[in-house]
Amino acid sequence: MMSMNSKQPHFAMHPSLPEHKYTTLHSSSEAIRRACLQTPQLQSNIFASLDETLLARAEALAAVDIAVSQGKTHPFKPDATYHTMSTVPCSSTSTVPLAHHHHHHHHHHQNLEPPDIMDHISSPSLALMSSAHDGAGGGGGGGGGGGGGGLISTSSAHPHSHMHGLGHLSHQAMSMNSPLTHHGLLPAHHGGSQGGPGLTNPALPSINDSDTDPRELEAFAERFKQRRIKLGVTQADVGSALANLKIPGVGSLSQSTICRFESLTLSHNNMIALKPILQAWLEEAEGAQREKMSKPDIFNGGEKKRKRTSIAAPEKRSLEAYFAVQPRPSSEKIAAIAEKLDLKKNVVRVWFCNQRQKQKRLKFSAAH
DNA sequence: ATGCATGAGTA
DNA sequence: ACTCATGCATA
Repeated sequence: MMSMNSKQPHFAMHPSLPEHKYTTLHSSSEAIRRACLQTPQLQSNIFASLDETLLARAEALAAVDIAVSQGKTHPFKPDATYHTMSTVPCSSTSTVPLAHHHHHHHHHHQNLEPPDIMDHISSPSLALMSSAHDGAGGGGGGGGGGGGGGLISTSSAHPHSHMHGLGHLSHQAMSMNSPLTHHGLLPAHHGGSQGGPGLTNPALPSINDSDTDPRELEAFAERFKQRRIKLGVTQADVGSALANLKIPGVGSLSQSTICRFESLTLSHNNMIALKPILQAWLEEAEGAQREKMSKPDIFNGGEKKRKRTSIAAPEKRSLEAYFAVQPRPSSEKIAAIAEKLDLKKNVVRVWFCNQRQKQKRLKFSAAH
């Protein structure tokens, strides 16, 4: 029994741009795209080492590409972006923001390049390696241990606004920080650097090397999935069941997040933060394998659902090309790209943000 | 299982 | 305006 849940809406407004280029379909292009993503470094390296000559060539290709795409899907652009919302503008449920972290002193400055980068595009050569994770990759043994820990933030879950589960346990740290530990939300103990051993907190599973070890996380994720399935629970069920654990600061999570945890498609820090929670749930569920409830959180007033914007394949290819050249385009650049592709600026901006997130995590996993 | 999106906290 | 954690809507 899989459950789908419909929850709250979001909204978004559009400037009054009647035209857009999102088509609601994209098919094979996604696979291609994904393939590209899987070889991030490779790609970037390739592009990085390109010279102008090559870039010029890429430009031409991209231009053609774009032209073609526009010709095709151009009659008029359907706008798929209506995030319709209704009455409730969705207020963030104030889940108490956990104390966040701080630092992260690395900020790169975007390079600015003068005026025209948008014209050169290179077509991503994809087709290198394909599938990467489609199931969960295998891992190895390992084991983990730890009990439940407390997280942060309070969440009020409720039918109406969105309730997030945990206060975001994020701190934008680099991949080196211990997750929750820093802020003081969790028992913080960081003895210096994170490889440091030393302090185990009696209250929760110590967050030590073993917990932050990618290997360990991978092993746990796999074990978790197996146990979960054995219990006959769906990812969505797990997510909602987390709220029943009543762990301070821990509310429910979505099917997406559970899925991502199992497939290791979360950032390293996020994996570390979620592990204790999921482990606590697992133990609890196994202990009381008799009663479980799925909570029905299905209520829907007349709120409309938001529509997911779908960027057409040609546009995606162009975006990827721009990304290869400049992952962090300036606002102006984004605006220019958006105009060229007939996409809303926000759509383009978000696309770049998401792309960076993906690349980052892929890079990390590739390194470990 | 994933793409596009929101939002909190930061810089 | 970005990063990070997350989610809705979808394939």
